[in-house]
Amino acid sequence: MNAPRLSADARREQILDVAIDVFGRAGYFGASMNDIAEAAGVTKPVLYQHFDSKSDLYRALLEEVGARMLAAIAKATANCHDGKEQTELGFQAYFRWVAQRHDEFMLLFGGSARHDGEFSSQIRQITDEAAAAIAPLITVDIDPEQRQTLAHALVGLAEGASRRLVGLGKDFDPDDVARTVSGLAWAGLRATHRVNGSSAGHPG
Amino acid sequence: MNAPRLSADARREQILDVAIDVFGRAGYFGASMNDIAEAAGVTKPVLYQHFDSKSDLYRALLEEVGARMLAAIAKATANCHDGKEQTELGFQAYFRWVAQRHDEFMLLFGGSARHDGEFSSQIRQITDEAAAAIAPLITVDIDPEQRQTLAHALVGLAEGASRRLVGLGKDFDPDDVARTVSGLAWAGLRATHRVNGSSAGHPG
DNA sequence: CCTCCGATCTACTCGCGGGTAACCTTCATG
DNA sequence: CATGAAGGTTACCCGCGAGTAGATCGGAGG
Repeated sequence: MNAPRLSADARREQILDVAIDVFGRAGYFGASMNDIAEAAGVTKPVLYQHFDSKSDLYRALLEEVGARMLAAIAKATANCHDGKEQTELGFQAYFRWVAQRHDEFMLLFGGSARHDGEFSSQIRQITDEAAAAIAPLITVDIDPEQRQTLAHALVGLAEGASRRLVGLGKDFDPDDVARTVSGLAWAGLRATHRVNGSSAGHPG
Repeated sequence: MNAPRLSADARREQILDVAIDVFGRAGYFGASMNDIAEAAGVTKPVLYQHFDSKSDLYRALLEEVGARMLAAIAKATANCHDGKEQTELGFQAYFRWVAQRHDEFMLLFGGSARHDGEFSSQIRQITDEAAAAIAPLITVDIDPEQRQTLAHALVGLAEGASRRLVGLGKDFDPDDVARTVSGLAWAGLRATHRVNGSSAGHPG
């Protein structure tokens, strides 16, 4: 009555979908394979036909979700003219993603993955990539290490705002939030340019 | 041979100390009570003489560590004259705490606690308090909800920077980092004042 | 209608880890 | 040197959840 016998590929996709939700809510350790199977309307062995292990499934999820988020940001900032626009559109794309995919946000940044060495490197890879997109907006006069740290700080900026908004439970206007947060971020980024005064010369 | 029979109070303190380290490294689920007992040089039942359960122990840790961090920041910013100084000294106290207590940082922000409803509210309480200290630095012209979100974003700013620094493994100069990050933060905070132009009137 | 194959389920194994009952050890004290 | 209380240990119970072996179902092709 529930699962009308899907093809292997379709079942795999469905499991991934459902697992994002379940893991997103309960975390890696809080959700059992049985929970996920039940939520998908099947039984455990079906999961193991598509994924070698619980951690394998989780890895796949992190990869897919991380790629989706980064792609959304990359696409939005693809043809930006200046740093300000890139900052605004980047944050906008990010908060839109959070707003419509609470579960995906929780999966990546809910924290379940952060510890386990196995997953933490995967999460780090994602945040590293996000930071790499931000780093060029910071003055070159600064020590590269500090620049990286600042870039990661700005990733945290978005994460901190999102955590609160998602935690509140109710929906929010991502564009509103993006305007406010990116306003703060861009002002901060420009301040890093004061040293060599390059902030005055932006085109557009 | 190792643990020369401590008094109950001393043992309790030692367990807390050791548990910060073990949980900080492995996370709540990654560390077993046996691990902690072994690290403390005792056996499991001793833990249960001092704490009702694993979660009880963890709760106690979060409380102690959270209070310690907030107290450090509060003390540093107790007699500040203006927002800029408060921002600088607050971040400085925070990054000093991170620099000398990697394990405590990992315990609070490593992510283990973030999911489990039981602990997540405790973590949230801590970040809420930190955000409450930041919120007054943001213009009153903004919607209170947005102000709260911005405050939490700035908490995330510090967290994001710390996560990278701690993740690198090597030591860092907290005052250096604090200068850079608080510079960005303060510039961002001032930008929120542009709306009503109140940024010009600061004393000092 | 048979049959074969892939999707699915029932019904297990098994180890890990939280938690505990009962016993041992050390030492201050009369 | 008895004694008892506080600190500690050994050796266990037990449930949960990851992972699996083997039976069952259901539809496409002969």
